[in-house]
Amino acid sequence: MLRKVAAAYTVLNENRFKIIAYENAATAVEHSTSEIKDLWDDGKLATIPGLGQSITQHIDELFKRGKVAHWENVFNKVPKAMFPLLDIPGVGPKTAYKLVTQLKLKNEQNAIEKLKRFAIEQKKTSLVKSVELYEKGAIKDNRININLADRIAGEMIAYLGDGVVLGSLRRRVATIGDIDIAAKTNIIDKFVNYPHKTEIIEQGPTGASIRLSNGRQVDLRIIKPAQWGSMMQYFTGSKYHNIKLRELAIKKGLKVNEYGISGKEFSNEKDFYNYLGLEYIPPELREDQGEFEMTLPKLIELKNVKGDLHMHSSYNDEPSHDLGDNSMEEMLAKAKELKYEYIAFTEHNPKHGVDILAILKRRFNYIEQLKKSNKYIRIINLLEVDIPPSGELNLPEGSEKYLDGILVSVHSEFRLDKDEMTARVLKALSHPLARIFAHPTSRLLGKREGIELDWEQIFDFCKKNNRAIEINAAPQRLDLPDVLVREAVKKKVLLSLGTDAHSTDSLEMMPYGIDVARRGWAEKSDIINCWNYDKLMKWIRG
DNA sequence: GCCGTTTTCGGCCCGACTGTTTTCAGTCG
Repeated sequence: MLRKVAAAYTVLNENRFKIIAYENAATAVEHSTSEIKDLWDDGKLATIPGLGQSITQHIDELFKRGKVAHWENVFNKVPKAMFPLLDIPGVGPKTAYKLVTQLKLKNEQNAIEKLKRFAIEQKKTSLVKSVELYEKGAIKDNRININLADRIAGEMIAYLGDGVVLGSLRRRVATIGDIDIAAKTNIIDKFVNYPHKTEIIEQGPTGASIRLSNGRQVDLRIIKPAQWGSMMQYFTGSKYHNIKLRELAIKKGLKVNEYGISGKEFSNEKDFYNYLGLEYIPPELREDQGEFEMTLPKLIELKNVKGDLHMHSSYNDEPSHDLGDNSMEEMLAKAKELKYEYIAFTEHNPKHGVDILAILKRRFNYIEQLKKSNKYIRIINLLEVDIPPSGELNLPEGSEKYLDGILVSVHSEFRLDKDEMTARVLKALSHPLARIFAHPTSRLLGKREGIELDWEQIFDFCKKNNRAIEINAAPQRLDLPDVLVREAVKKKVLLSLGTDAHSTDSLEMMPYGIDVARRGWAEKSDIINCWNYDKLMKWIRG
C-alpha cells in the first residue's frame, strides 16, 4: 500500500521528498522484525523509524476500517491498471502511467497481457524483453541460498584467477540475488567467455554482466587499485548504509561517491571509513541498523566456537524423524578434524508407541562407552524433541537419567496463530530438561515461511529461565534469522550454534551460523558454544 | 512526510544507463 501511494504520488507530481518518505516507510515495514499488525496491536507502530505521525495514523485507520480514506483518494486520481505494470523491470510509475493512458488500459487483470501484445506489434523490443523477463519471474523472489551463491562465486573466481565478492554476498545475507565480483586485472574477455554462460547481458570497458545456465546473473567490475577502497565500499552496500554514510559526509562538508571522498581516492576500505571519522565497519553490519551511531561489537569469529551443539548420527533410537547418514564414531572423527573441544549428539526423540525409556537407556550406555573409547572430543548427550501443538513433550518420567538435556523444536502444525504458537513453545521450554530452542522459526528459505511467535515473550522467558536460542547454521534454515538474533543480543538472551548436520560433511556448515550471528551483532560472550566444556556442562545441568 | 548531539525549520545520496516527443526524465542499484 505504501509503495502504491508513492507510485501514485509520483504520477501526480507530488513533492519528491514526500514520495521518498513513503518509500522509506515501505522499506521500514518490510525490514521490521515484527509484523506491523502486531506492533499496531501493542501500540508500538511509531517506534519504527520512518513511520511518522501521518503515516502511523493512516495505518491505524487501515487496521481499524480496512482502508484509508486519504489513500483511496490518491489511488482514485490515477488509473488502477498502472499498478501491476510496476513489477516489470524498467517500468516505473511515470512509464506505467504513460503506457496505461496510451493503451487505454481499463482494468488491472489483463494489463500486462495487453501491454505485451502492444509491445510486440509496435516492435518495442526492449519493452518486450522486459515483459518476458517479468514473465520468467526474474523480478522478485528469485533469490538463492547463500551456500549456492558461494559455490557459484567460488567457481567463477577460480576460473578467472582473480576477484573478490561484493554486494549482499559479501555482507553474508541469507539469500542472494545477483552475484557481484570485483577484480583488479582486466579479465572481462575471459569473464564473458565463461563456459557456463548463456547470455552476455552487457559488456563495457569497466565491467560486464552475464547470465549463467542456472539462471543466475553475475556482474564483474574491474576496479583501479587506487580506487579499490571506495569502490569496494560502494558496491558492498547496503543501499541504506551508503545513503546514511553520504548524509554523514555531507554534514562534515564532504562528498562521497564510488570514486572517493571529495576527490580523494582510497586504495582500501579502512582508510575510507577512517577519513570520515568512522572506524572500519564489518560488511555484515552495513545495513543502517545503528552501525554509525553505536559502539561496534567485537563480532564472534569461527575460531571462537568450541563445539557443535546440534547434529544427527545414524544411531537408531527409533526416532519420529530422519536419522543421520554417519555413525557417532564418524561424526566424532570429523569433529576432531574441525578441532572442536566437544560435540552434542541430538538425535530426534523416539516415536510414539515404543519403549522410550529402554531406548534412551540403550543410547545412554552406547554414548558412555563412546566417551571411554574416544580421548579427544567431549560428548554431550542431548536429544532433539518435537514440540507437538499441545506443547506436551513425548518424554516419559525418568528420561532425565539418560540425558544431559534436550533441544526442543517445531516440526509440524506450522500454522497455529501467534498466541497458540507462543503458548505451545513456552510450554515446551518449561520442561525441566529443555535447554535450547532449536531452529526457532522452523523456516526453510525459499520454501516455507517461519512460524509466528511473540518474540518478546520468548526472549524474556529464555532470559529469565536460562534457556538458549539456537542459530541453526544449515544454509536452508539460518534460523534464528539475523534480525531476531539482533533482538536477542540486545536482550542478552543466550544463543547456541548448531549445524543440524545429518552427515559428516554438513558439520562444515558452521561458518554460515557465524555469518548470521555476526549480522545479529553477536559477540562470543553471547554464544554458549564459545564456553569451555566445564562451563557449558554446568549450564546444561542447571 | 520524516527527522534532529549545530536544526522543530529546512534539509532530504549519488551516479550510470537508457532511450529518444534529443539533452534530460525516468529507472535502477
